Amino acid sequence: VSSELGLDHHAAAGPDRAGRSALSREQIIQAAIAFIDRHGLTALTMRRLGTEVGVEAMSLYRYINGREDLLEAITDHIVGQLHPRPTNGQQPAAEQPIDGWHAYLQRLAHGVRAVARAHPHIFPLIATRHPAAPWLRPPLRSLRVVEDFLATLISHHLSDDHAVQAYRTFSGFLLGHLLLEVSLLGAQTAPAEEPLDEGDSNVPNADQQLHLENFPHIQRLQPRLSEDHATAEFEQALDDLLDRLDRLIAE
Amino acid sequence: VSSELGLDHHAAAGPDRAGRSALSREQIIQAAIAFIDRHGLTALTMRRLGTEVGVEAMSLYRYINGREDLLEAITDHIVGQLHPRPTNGQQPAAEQPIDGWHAYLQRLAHGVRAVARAHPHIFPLIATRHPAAPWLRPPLRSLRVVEDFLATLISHHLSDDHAVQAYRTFSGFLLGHLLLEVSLLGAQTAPAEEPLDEGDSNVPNADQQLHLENFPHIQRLQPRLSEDHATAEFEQALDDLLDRLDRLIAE
DNA sequence: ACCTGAACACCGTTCAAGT
DNA sequence: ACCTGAACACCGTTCAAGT
Repeated sequence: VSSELGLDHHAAAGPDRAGRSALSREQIIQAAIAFIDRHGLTALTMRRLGTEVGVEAMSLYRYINGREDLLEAITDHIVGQLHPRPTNGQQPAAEQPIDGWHAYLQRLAHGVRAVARAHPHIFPLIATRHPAAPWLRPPLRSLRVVEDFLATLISHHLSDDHAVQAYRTFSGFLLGHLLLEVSLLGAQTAPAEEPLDEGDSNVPNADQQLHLENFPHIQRLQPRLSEDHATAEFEQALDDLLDRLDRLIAE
Repeated sequence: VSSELGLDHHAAAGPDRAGRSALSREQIIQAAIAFIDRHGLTALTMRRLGTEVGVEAMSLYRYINGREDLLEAITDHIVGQLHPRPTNGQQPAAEQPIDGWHAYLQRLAHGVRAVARAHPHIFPLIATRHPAAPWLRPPLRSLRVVEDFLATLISHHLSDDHAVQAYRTFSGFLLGHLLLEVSLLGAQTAPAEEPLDEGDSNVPNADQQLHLENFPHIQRLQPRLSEDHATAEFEQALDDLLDRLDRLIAE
């Protein structure tokens, strides 16, 4: 009846009378991200995502070209949160060229790390080749960020070769370190993992004599080996990396 | 009838008259590894693995406690190929204590890297917490290797604290670097990935104006950005790491 | 225009049944 | 002792059909 009155029957967005807003690609992607953050990548299923947004799974295919496309969209969304330079709405463009590329790399590294820790289950997708530049090594899915990286270093008088080598070294360090850090964070939430059966099974679970008493050093140093110094190590490694880059472009 | 004659009706292993040897846990694990190396982790399915070894999927459950158990067995198998010190069957125990821990770490690093490159799809499982020592950070699944690492460094007069810190730094570097290197290698073989549809879809594939012409530096430097220097970078980073460790224990 | 039911070809896993 | 058929509860994805 409302269509007879000329009302916007085909409104693009906006809540229906049940209170939840109309389905949209954007909404689906955000729901998927929230779901992965809570339950891990493998738990994300088209059917579960459907019920999450209040719809049957098949309806998602109006907005998304299948699971692969969804993951790509999620990656782009996450990577879109990266801003190589601070949002220049805050201050006028005073330090726009940035005082030295050290500060730039420092800021970029911390930005990427923040994204990684916010979405540990999703981050591995960021170390994935971009469809428009699959040859990029190491693969950092944000071409925006890579372009800005190169432009910044070159604007600071680095040669093309040095800029490329700096990209290689920097992104290699960053992705490697964060991939490991994130795999630790992710292991907490993800699947059930170990069935932790203790030998009463009929299956010869390999003659695993590997209870801790066989590894005296590990056992003795357990307290120290279980400390988590992720942040300190990251800062330390980042500093070392910047030193290495200094030496690189000086030679 | 053969059982009446007292023949070994229940022979533990050995080919049946069809030519392929009788099923065993070991055989299943090796088939699984070969399959993963060829088709990737996600392609490994209980049913496919069954047909691979010439049996229905359900039969595998006589030997393996489900998919999770299988992956754990695979990891242990791969990790078992690591030998921190050279197999001392070659030479008599002449240089057994090894001439300095630099050489030891060098050898260990190359050994782990060789395993990683041989099984890029499986390697990520090695950066996973061990059931007997889930608190180990970073998580290197071979407690044998970790124990040997600590014992060696301590036998070379490093303090407990320095040994632990060396483990943290060394395994962090190693796992991080190889996780990234392996994700590059794995991306080749794995799933289909990108459906690479080019805009003719009815789904708004996000207004992605990200064809290469928008990233002039990337485009211009493409040849250099696509070079693969994995080995050279690994050696370089390893040398730098050893220097860092030297400075660490000197302070 | 948007959603769904039913269907298809797959999963992992269990269990009673075959030999 | 070892393997299998049938079954169950799940997957992703397609398509004709509903409103």
